[in-house]
Amino acid sequence: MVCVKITLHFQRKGVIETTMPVNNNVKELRRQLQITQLKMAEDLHITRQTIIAIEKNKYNPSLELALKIADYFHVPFGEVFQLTGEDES
Amino acid sequence: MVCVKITLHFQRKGVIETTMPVNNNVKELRRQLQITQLKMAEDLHITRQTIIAIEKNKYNPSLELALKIADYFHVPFGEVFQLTGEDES
DNA sequence: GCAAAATGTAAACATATCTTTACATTTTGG
DNA sequence: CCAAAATGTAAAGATATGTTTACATTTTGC
Repeated sequence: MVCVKITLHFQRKGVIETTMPVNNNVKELRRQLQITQLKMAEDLHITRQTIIAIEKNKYNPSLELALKIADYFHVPFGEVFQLTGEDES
Repeated sequence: MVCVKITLHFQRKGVIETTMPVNNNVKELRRQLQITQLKMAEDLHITRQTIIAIEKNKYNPSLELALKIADYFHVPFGEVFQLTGEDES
């Protein structure tokens, strides 16, 4: 037996800027390394849209992607991602 | 105008054990502190199901929850979550 | 100042994360 | 041993994350 769900979704609106509980320094770190969004996306095997969304705080990366990003920049995790209201200790 | 999507979803089967690219030490750290799943869930304002799913590697926590969990245990992020094939340096 | 490169917007689609509810099984302590 | 506590399974619903495609706008370099 195959089980199926049917859902109605209201679409994410590009305009909405939600205040994220997670800060990230992806844009700054990427610029320090003089890397374009396109190159970074290709290196990480994701799309440029995902980089944009993260840099513009449309949404947070998954845990897996976040770990790969910190690795990519060769910095400790806390230097890239922090809960808002926290220092990177 | 309201935009709506209709999707068919194949449901996640509880049985399936996907090999996650992310390791976590939530169960070990929780046990070291002698904390039950229920107390931890309440403290973090999530459900016990979510704790179970993470401990049993059904799925990874979101980045936000992962950061909160590391905070909760008072340990560096890398001591709780690592990419598979990586040490916690 | 112009073309190319880089960055941004939009929207639909696909999948992953998290909740809720309801039981079932295992572990713990008296 | 037995009840209570802790842990586990299951499944459907809701929302967040990530991809794809197609353009629009801004920045860079010559």
